[in-house]
Amino acid sequence: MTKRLPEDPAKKARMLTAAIQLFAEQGYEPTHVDQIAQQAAVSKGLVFKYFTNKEQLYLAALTAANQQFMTVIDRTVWQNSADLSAMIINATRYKIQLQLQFPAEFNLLMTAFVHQQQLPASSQAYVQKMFVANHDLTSELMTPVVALLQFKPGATAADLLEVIGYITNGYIHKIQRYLAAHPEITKIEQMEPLIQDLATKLKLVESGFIQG
Amino acid sequence: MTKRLPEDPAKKARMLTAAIQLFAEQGYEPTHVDQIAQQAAVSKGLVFKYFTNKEQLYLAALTAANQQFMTVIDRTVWQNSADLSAMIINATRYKIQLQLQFPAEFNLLMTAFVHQQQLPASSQAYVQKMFVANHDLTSELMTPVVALLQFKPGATAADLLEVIGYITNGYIHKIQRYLAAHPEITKIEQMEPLIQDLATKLKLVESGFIQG
Amino acid sequence: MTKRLPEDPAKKARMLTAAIQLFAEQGYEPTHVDQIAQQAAVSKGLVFKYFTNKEQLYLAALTAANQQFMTVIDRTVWQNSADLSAMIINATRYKIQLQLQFPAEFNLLMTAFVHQQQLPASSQAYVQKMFVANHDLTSELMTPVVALLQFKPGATAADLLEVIGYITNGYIHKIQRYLAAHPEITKIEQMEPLIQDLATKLKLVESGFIQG
Amino acid sequence: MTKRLPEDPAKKARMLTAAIQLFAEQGYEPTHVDQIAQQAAVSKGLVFKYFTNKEQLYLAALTAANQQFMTVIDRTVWQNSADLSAMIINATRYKIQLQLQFPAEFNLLMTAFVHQQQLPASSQAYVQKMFVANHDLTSELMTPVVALLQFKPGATAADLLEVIGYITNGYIHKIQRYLAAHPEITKIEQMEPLIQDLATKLKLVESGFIQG
DNA sequence: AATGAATGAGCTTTCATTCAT
DNA sequence: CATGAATGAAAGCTCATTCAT
Repeated sequence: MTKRLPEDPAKKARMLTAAIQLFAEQGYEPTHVDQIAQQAAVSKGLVFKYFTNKEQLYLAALTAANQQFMTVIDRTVWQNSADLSAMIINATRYKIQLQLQFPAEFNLLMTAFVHQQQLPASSQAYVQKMFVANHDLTSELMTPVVALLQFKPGATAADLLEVIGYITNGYIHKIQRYLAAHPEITKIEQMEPLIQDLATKLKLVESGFIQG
Repeated sequence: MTKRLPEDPAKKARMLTAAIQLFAEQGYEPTHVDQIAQQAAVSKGLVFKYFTNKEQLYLAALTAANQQFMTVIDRTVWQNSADLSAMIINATRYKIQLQLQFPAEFNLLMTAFVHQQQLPASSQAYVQKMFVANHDLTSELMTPVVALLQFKPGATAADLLEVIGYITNGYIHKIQRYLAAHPEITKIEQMEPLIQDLATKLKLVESGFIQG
Repeated sequence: MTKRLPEDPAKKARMLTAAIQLFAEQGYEPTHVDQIAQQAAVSKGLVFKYFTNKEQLYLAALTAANQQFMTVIDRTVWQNSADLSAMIINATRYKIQLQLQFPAEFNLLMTAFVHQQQLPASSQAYVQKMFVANHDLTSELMTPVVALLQFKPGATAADLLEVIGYITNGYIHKIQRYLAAHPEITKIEQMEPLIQDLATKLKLVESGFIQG
Repeated sequence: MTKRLPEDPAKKARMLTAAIQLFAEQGYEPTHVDQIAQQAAVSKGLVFKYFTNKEQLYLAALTAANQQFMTVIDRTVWQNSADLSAMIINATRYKIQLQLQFPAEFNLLMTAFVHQQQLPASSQAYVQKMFVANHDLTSELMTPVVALLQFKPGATAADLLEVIGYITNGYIHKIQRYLAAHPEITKIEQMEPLIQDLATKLKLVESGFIQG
């Protein structure tokens, strides 16, 4: 009944899952196609049949991880927030959720940027494009909320977005390291203190740290 | 009187310089010991005699790059600053200077963090330690200046330092990308606009972006 | 009445045709069973079902090509010739005709001899036998005509046959190269100059090149 | 004392000898670089260091075999012959000598022509050129002797050269097969009957097989 | 009977490491 | 001490062959 398809989606998924995990854990070069095949419980040959070569497999893993987030992503998290702080907190909480849910995908995307230099130029462009698109999406989602703010003279929405970008980016890395060091954490609630800490800091960035 | 060292310091230095440059440019795996030996104008055998294996060589290059900055570093840049903004600007200007002066060392240290995962656990710890030490140094240098500030209730020096850390870190990456894209830039003056932009942003972080 | 054969003759024929063509064009190793199956519009599995393995397929292709000529061959071409020259010309013209009609089969047989060494000893013997049989047939066909000649003292029919064999063999290769280089040639008439040239040469061999 | 050279001529020679022998015996594809390395008593890696890749190794083997004959070749064999028959016999005797002395080189060159189709186009051109050069040399050597002959009307030197070419070529193959089947033959004298047979045939070609 | 997805042995090639000189 | 020729384990990839469907 289950006709064998030219590409078995279950197998392809297993390969991608294995690729995502191993590339994320070990990086591009130290990960061997053999390993991925073994972890996916398929033969080496099949990996090459489905993905042509190691580089394409890496790119496919990256795309799959990205797609994963793109399909899962809940824009309302950004859109239904009362103010900037609430939005960032929602977004961060959401990102942590994703990180808990899809840790390998998350890690792969986080490290992909630096592995670029090890890929052929053509693939680098592809990775680059993906990251730009992601960044654009985030900006697009945040823009309407920031637009409502009353900025001090000399301050602009763009400035604030850039600064917030640096902070959240740094914070996401912090959280990632934290989660890597505490594998027992499985629920978003356990991360609430960190989230609140970020909230406080962002609030202070909005209103200023310094008296007077 | 001085015991003749079995190691030729000039050759060792050349090896490290070559290693720093090539590891920085290409990453760990794609850099071959052959290349390093050739660029250092020594034999491959000598590289292994001095550094045991490729991994140790990488670690030595990292340490050397770090040392380079540690020796060169001018603490007065941090200490002789009137206020926080001035200090950060001075520090950033100084970092850009270093980046222009020692681009390979700078890039190596910037990418080292992500190459960690490709090293054996023992080496990872070493790299980790180096980064922590660096971070601690920066904090130590900044602490006295931040201590003078009058913080709003709920805000702490540690909070501000952390936030500033994220921002400067993000900004350093931005500058690095900028410099990589504009190799014609050789003087710190040409980077002044970016530095001023960072200053503005940090000022706004101190006092707040939002009206009221 | 006629037992239903488990083998579909049409499919088998397609496989053999494809095998003949591809083996002739590319040689044994560079030709993949995949290609043959695809060109024959059957599945790879069927190829193995019908021919056991690649080597047997090659042998079958060879046999089929040989059979092709054996069935088609018109003995009257040899038998109804007035004299030796006429016979050789008739035979050569006939061979060119076959070459134009069945180029793949022709090329396969021409190259088979040298591909022998790449086959297991048992198959080599088979190929060898086929070539000997072919040679014997040619001799057999020529013998009655040569028997009528009046040989000089010291000359024998066998000598002449052998010499003619070398010449026609060399000439067939020449023609094959010529046809490969001129794919626009499709009619025997276009080859007439070469045939006449061969005739002249054979005539000279019979009567001698040298004055006196 | 024996300084290790960047290319050890003894090793290189061993590799080439092994390559020549194995490529000659087995053909291009069925010969594995592993085998050649083993037979040459060097590591696989060294073969690639010296010859870049398998194809280059094949070409090097071919060139070496060709060179072997070119350096060894004794033109006087052709030049100091009283008449055509004597020349051909001398040349053939000489070729058999070479074949006995360098059987692998001889076989490699004999089979190279047909292995062409298995090589990349660029290498095909190289092989082609080598064969043309060889053919040209033979023609050049024979021309002066043939020029002295008195040809019958309708016969030309070129015709005779071509015919002789076919015959000697066919005969060389015959001899090669004979030697392959009789490995106990090591001296040229043992081949004398075949040589005399060829002489007889060529004489008959000159003067004609047929009475009147 | 027919398919073609799946397998894995085996190939070429690379490069960290060794060691004779 | 210094060299770089030599090594061979291990990588990516191919393709004849198998076998579940």
